[in-house]
Amino acid sequence: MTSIRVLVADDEPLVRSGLRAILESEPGVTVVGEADDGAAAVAEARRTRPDIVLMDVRMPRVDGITATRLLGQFDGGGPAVIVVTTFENDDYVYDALRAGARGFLLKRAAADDYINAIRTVHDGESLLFPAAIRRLAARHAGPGGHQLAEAHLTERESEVLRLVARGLSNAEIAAELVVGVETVKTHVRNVLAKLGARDRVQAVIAAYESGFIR
Amino acid sequence: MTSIRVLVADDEPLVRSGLRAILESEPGVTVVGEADDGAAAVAEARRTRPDIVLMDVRMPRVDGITATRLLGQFDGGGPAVIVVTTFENDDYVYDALRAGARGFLLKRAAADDYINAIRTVHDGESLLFPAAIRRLAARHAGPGGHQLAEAHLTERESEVLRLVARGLSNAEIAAELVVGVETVKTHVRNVLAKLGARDRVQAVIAAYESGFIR
DNA sequence: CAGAATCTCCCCCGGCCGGGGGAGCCCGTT
DNA sequence: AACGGGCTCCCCCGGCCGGGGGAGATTCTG
Repeated sequence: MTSIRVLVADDEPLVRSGLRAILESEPGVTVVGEADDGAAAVAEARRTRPDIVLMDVRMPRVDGITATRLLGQFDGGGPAVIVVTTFENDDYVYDALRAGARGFLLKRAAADDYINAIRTVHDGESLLFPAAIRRLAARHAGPGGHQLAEAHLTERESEVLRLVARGLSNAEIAAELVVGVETVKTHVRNVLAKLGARDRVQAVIAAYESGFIR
Repeated sequence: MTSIRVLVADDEPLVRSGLRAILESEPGVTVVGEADDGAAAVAEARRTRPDIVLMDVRMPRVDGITATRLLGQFDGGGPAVIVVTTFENDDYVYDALRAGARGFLLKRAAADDYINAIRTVHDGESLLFPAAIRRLAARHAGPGGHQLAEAHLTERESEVLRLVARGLSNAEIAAELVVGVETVKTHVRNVLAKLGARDRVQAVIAAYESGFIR
């Protein structure tokens, strides 16, 4: 099998080398190029034909959003773009979605998160957005937007999430469903993973913002 | 100062004596009577003229909701009713509100909660509903219902709650507000107390259901 | 001036939570 | 029969959370 070709676009050299280090250490992933602004990213993409572009939002001259839109005009659709953003740069989210981004990553994400995101997007699935990000996206998109259904929770997991979103503890959920606490913990763990949530609070937020609740 | 006169209405003698024990141990609170169903509660209230009635929802013959409504027809408005319910009896909540209940308590509440609830209601303020209860009430009442404002959070506490409802950890909130983690913990602790929430999950739920968020 | 309220920070500590494993069972599909 | 997905339960463990105290500084107000 061939390696997943990744292009890294960020204006800070330190970030670029950091990402390169993370990605190169992973078998099956190759960094085929770097770019320090949006224009360079487009040029590099045209040259190196990556599968995926890790795109920083804030870059001098041509920003990441614009670059993402430009990449979408490639013949064949161009590479899949994963937008990398900080928690602060909230407003860009919806714009990035409209520009055709396939996923989001928080800059402070762990190395594994980057790897998983790249693999997920490369497999053709839509990336599970971090809960905090999805919240913002849903706000802008308005009702009828993204459903939590994308996360394809199982029936049991949905049931558990519903109870979590009612403020029940794991022990209480276990009593409610008449199963062991360990079982509940397993379900919760899976739900968190599927939603890209760090803890049950973020899961509840995602549930509300996506319309899963109500 | 005179003592707060309380009437206890519950069909289980064990619960009645338990409540009596809790309340009688508190100076300034006097249990002036007991009743084992709604009809008896109304009769006892007419006779003993309590300030407050602790009313169980489920009682034989005349239930607590009906009794609450009947008490509201007293001359002078009658006593303030605090409805005592379990987490399971969800559907009664809105009915109880409409019947004129002044507050809610979960049966599993701590002794202090009972005392505080009685004092709060007696002081004329509306009782802070437990988050889980308020959630249900808001659902039935629809938009434009109860505001979280009743909880009179301070400015800082509101700010903290907003960040909690964004899924941030205490450490992250501290960084965001440029204060110490211990400070954040204090604020969070106060918010939880004021909202009647057990943990930040329940606080977030209350924030959403009350319209504090969005 | 003396409270009251608010914001800030501190210590201690038990408990729930979340992550990482593993494993058996049932059932529908291949 | 073999496989995979879903549900169930188990162990270990570090870390954040929440509760209970206390305490100093500032500001506003009676």
